[in-house]
Amino acid sequence: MKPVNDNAQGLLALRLSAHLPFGRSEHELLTGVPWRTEEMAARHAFIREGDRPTHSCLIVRGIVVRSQYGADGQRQILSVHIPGDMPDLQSLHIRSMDHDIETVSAARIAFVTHDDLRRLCDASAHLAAALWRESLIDAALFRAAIFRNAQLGAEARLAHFLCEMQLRHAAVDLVIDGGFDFPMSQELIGEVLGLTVVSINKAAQALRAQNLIRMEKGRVVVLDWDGLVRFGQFDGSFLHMEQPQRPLAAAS
Amino acid sequence: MKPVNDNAQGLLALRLSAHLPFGRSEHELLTGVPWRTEEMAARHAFIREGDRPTHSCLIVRGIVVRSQYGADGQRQILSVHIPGDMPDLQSLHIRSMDHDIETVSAARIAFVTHDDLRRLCDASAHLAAALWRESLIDAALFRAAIFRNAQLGAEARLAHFLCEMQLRHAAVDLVIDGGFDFPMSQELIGEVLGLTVVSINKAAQALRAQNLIRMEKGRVVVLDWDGLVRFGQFDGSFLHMEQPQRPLAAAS
DNA sequence: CGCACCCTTGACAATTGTCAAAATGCGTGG
DNA sequence: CCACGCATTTTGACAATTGTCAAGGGTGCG
Repeated sequence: MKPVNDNAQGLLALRLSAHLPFGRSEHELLTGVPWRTEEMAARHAFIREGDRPTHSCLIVRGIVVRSQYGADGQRQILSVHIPGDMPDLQSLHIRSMDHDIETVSAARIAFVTHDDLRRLCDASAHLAAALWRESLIDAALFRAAIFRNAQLGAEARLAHFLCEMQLRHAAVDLVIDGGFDFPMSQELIGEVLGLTVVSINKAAQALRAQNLIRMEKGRVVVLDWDGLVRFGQFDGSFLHMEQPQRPLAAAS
Repeated sequence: MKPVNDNAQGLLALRLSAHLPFGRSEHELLTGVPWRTEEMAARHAFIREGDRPTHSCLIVRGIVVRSQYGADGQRQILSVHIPGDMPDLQSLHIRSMDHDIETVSAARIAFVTHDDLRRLCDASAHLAAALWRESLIDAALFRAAIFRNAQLGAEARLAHFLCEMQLRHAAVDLVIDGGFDFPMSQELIGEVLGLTVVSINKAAQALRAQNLIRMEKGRVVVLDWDGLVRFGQFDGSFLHMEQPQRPLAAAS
């Protein structure tokens, strides 16, 4: 297991080829695309509702969230994105953004122009399908969120969310010693799960009390994967990974 | 305003060309695809979690919902689909279904093979993009549902949902006399909004009391579009229609 | 040192769920 | 045509969950 690739081409190629392994020509097309990488501060909304982006982005390092605002300013976080994700692929085919995208922690984000992506898709229906698939997985995350927020109580909701995070981090080799770095405050997690800080805090304590997780500032460790899965009624199949439904758990 | 097209090719061509108008060759490709149409009874789950479909479907008549089940059998409806929608386009690129698709009312559903769709996409990157776009709109509906269910109280939630339904029905000319046929029971609406029948019932009464809607069995009429929009904090831009953000309201 | 920011805790309020039962409407068969 | 049964809508009393408000404590950083 090498450390995670922190170069945009590599990350993307790895990701796309995971499900539809492709040939040399596609690989060359992919690595030929120019990326512009940018370092960003925490809490920076770099795409806003109403924007008409000309680029899509790929997260290389850090955490990024999509959010939508209500009439009286309440924020709902629609999804949480980690390295390897392309959270605004949709802007390739939908002109205008219907939500914001912003960093949580400091982050490194790579940008590619829509024109380049379109060239890629025109040149290879195979690559187009792979990118399309990525956007479909994104939709699957949304479905899971709808289920979670509507059907689970506060504690199970948090458990479900942490299961998802653990699995997605594992998929990009970001699970180390049974856990992952996670710079979201409880307040932010509340905005993901549709709960207040207070409820998140109590839920977190409940999960800790049952020895399911450890949750310190900036880091989450899953102590009992099976238990957490059961508790959160988590069924990871919506992530549609070929791989290890089960993250190499076991904390020290 | 003609009556809605009830032929699959026509519906799809209309839908796809709305945003990316395309040429004669694409039109021919599209109309060359063979569809198999099927009449279905109400409450029939014709695609199930775990299935690996070889076809995608288009709703010609009737209402269809996606649903996912929790550990103890509770159902969450993830989205509601009306004529013109292709609710399982994703199965084209994601092998295994992570949810069920079932009819609410009796429905006419048209099926097309994945192979045919893939041929279409290979033949025209333009058509591929149009189909991709459809799946992205689907994702936008999910986002709206996440926002709605987490941020709005019961009454506003119902208002928001009805706004969405009105607009989507309007987009396929299914708004007649200011309303649309809607065979979902309050129980089912509850499963969409993450509320119980009791809450839906009370919310419906509240909206009726304010003269925002009429809601009889099998039919919804929007009496005061602007009021309903305000009440439900509804912003229809997530539907990404070019057209009339405002459905030809006005009931008799 | 002091200021943010975050986590934690407690008392109380508000919303929604649960349970139960009555009322309404619709289709079917007698 | 009417009666019956079934699904759906409606209502009310009560319980449970979560939100709100407020305050205290910890930690890191300038």
